[in-house]
Amino acid sequence: MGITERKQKEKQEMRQRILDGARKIFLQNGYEQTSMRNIAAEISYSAGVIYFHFKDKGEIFQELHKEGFNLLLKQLRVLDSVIDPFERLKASGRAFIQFAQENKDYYNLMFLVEEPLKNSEESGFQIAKEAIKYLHDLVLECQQAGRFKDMDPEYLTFMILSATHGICALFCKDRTMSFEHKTNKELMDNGYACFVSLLEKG
Amino acid sequence: MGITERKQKEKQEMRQRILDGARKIFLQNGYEQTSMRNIAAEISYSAGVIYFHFKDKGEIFQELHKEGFNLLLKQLRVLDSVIDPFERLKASGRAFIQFAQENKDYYNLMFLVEEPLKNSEESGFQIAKEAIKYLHDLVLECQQAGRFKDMDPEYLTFMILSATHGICALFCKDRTMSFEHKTNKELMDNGYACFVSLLEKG
DNA sequence: AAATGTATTGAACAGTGTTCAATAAAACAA
DNA sequence: TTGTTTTATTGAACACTGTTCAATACATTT
Repeated sequence: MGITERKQKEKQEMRQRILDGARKIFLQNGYEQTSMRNIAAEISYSAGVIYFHFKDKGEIFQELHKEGFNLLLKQLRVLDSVIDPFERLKASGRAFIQFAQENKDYYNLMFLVEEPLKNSEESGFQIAKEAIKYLHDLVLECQQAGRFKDMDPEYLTFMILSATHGICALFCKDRTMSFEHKTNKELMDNGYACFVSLLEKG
Repeated sequence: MGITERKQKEKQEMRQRILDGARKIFLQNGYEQTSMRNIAAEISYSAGVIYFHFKDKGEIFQELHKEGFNLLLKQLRVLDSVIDPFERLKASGRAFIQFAQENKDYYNLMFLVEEPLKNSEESGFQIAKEAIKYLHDLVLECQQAGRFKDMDPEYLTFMILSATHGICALFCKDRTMSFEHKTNKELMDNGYACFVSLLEKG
């Protein structure tokens, strides 16, 4: 079965080619401003063929959504070497914010676009749950180490994510100009440091 | 000049009529899913006439954006009667979150849509700055009352807004389902309470 | 060489924001 | 009352969007 095998590989390659084109345009112009014809032109195919390989624009979105989470999780896993859970928690937040700074459009795709979550309970949703679990486990470890006593770990996890996400969301949707600051990076980093100093007292 | 006066009033009324139709559809279907033809149909006019009264879709957006901030500021001003600044700060956050819960689509317009901020330095941007100033002054008052010693008020303001906004942003973009909770309201309220308990230690 | 299945195209559909000539309506001038 | 100018409104058109689908080209199997 050498031929059907190659066929499958070619099909997979075409899927990847579309995804590569889509990623480029998506991350250049944002989700809404990217058209199927743009993607098709980028890879020098007709627009119609995309629908042979993907159900619709939403499925391409989901794929890149997943990609983004894998990239984020990869960057977070580097911190596994940090032994103290609270130190790892603090560093994870910094890494999270850095991810948003360096991958603004991935971040938009992952956390700020409406689209995807109608057909939830799916794989593209599963990876997000995995990322939350990462944070949740970290919080539990901190509590086992004596931190955050008498706090509900579920709500605490949600709150920590919210605070960090809030910083990134204001940045990604250009809502930082009401603050007097030199650079966005400075505002975000110092804002997060401010949050960390609160955490340290808890 | 009775006639030109009435004319002006009629023009203003037409502007308002368009705005009312736009608000209804915007807050029903969201910004991107609302078309000029939808708005026109809602008020039983042709689509073209909107462009006689508004530059483009973005200007309508800006108007509703401003409306949203006025509504928010009105709800916040109720808390002026709370004397203790820290209590007022905590209540402001609760009011902010409640506003997001009850006006999800206004909130989206105000904090989560790309559109408007290209032509910044304008009135639609000014009102946002006013809201930030409200929070900033509150933070300064807290510091004068002995709270948040040795913290930069600028970054602290940004952080508090971020944390609160993060809660609302996750809610408004339907990113709460990774958490095990009964209702969104419960998750948000308890998440915010969690943040407040941190603030109290600072 | 013929038949089958798979991949690709390009036209078409119904929708979008926006523009603009034509027109209707109202206000002003004679 | 006429005619003229301003102002408001329409509806057609343009270039775009996501998506579907008959026609077609290609590769593989018979």
